[in-house]
Amino acid sequence: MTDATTGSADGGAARQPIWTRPHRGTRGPAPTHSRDDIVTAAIALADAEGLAAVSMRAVATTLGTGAGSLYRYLSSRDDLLDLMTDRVVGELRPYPTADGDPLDGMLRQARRQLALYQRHPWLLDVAHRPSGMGPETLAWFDDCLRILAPLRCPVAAKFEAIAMMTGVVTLFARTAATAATGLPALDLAAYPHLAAALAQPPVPAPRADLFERTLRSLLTGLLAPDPPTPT
Amino acid sequence: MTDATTGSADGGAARQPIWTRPHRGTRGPAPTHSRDDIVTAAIALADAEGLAAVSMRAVATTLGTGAGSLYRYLSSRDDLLDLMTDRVVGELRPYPTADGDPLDGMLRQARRQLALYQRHPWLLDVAHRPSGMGPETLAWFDDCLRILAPLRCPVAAKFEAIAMMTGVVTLFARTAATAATGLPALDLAAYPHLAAALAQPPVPAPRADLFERTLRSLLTGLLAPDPPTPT
DNA sequence: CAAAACTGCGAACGACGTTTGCAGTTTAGA
DNA sequence: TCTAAACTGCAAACGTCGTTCGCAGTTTTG
Repeated sequence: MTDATTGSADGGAARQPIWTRPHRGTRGPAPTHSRDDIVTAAIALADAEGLAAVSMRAVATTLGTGAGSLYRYLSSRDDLLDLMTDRVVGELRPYPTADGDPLDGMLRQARRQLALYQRHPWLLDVAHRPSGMGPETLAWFDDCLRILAPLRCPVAAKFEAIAMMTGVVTLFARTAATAATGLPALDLAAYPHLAAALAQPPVPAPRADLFERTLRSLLTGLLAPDPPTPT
Repeated sequence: MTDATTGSADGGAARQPIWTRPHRGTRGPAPTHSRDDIVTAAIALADAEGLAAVSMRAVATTLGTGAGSLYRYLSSRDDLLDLMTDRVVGELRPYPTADGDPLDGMLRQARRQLALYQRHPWLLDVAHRPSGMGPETLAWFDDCLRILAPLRCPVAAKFEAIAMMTGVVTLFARTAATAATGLPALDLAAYPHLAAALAQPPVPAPRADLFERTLRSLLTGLLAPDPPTPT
């Protein structure tokens, strides 16, 4: 048997990432489905019922086929997750040719990123896998670098700033998703400061501009034109 | 059959968190193992081979028993993960009675937290579940509030700051763990700014003090005594 | 001393990701 | 044109997982 996702001319080389693997060869009947079909169905499932509902069997059932058939198009579930991620990152397009303060531009990126995470909460469960970035993710990264281009600071600092910004966005997306998972039913006698803090206000409502302020202070600190390195 | 982890006098009430559930009743033979034994074995397994290696069967085998037997002590694998997490959070003790700048105190907490994440990398895979905080986690939280006590700012701001600090620590722990997962084998022609950035320095080595600077700017911004709210 | 409440244990259940074998279909090359 | 290679879908199976269940034995309760 052969596997369409392995790549025809690939003997024993290391597994290539899904992005560069060909869809199929030239022979044989026309496939009933496509990678894009499968990814679309999987995303719909994840949006509706969470990432745990995205099982090979469930996706296949949505498409009216069997679980094993999906392996004609993908080589693993991780591949599917990679494709799903990159697909929805594509929703961050179009990238407006913003001319203005780089910091404002980055905040715009962050806001759109946060909206994306709220539109597809399963991204939080998928983002932390050490997987190669797909073309859309690379394009987004590239756009961030374009925004930061006017800044005269080390490239390493820009990479760090983008990574940290994405991280902070996921933090906000996560705390927004699991808002107030509940304080414990333990007795608070052992935690005096916590008890005092909880007795004070009825609800610790987050301030509205926290997102912007956090990111602004973070990026300002990371993108200083000259690393301070004192002494 | 009965289940020791359900709680004897619990009829149909909602499932209590593991922390408040009794270990066992008074009748019957003395148990061969204990919750602590199981947690210790599971942590050792996770430290050595990662969280994926912590299966009920593997933990049970380590203890010389069968997978089903663990359910005499725990009601689910999630319970085990909760217990593991809280146990290692206990390694953050003792909390020194530091008298000094609250910001310095928080940075100290962050450093110890980062060290904990590097000692138990599987914490990164377990931390983002919406699960109740255990007693050790609550104690740590309480200590953060103690450190922040001298600050005269809204309690909500303190909660936010602690949460964000923890989040940033996980970000650094994660990027340190998956350091340089590799740039893609795609052609970079479609990403001009990325290509330009990569052509510039051979290696984008992170600056050493990034952790401290990031947290300092973040906490300073979040813990301002008066929210700036302009206009 | 019987009943209740516990113990360990092994088998089983259902779901999962993935592999495999097979029958049928399309193309490539002689 | 015809054979062989390369593909197609599909159902069954494999191994692993978390979890449940039933049973035999042990200890406490009243």
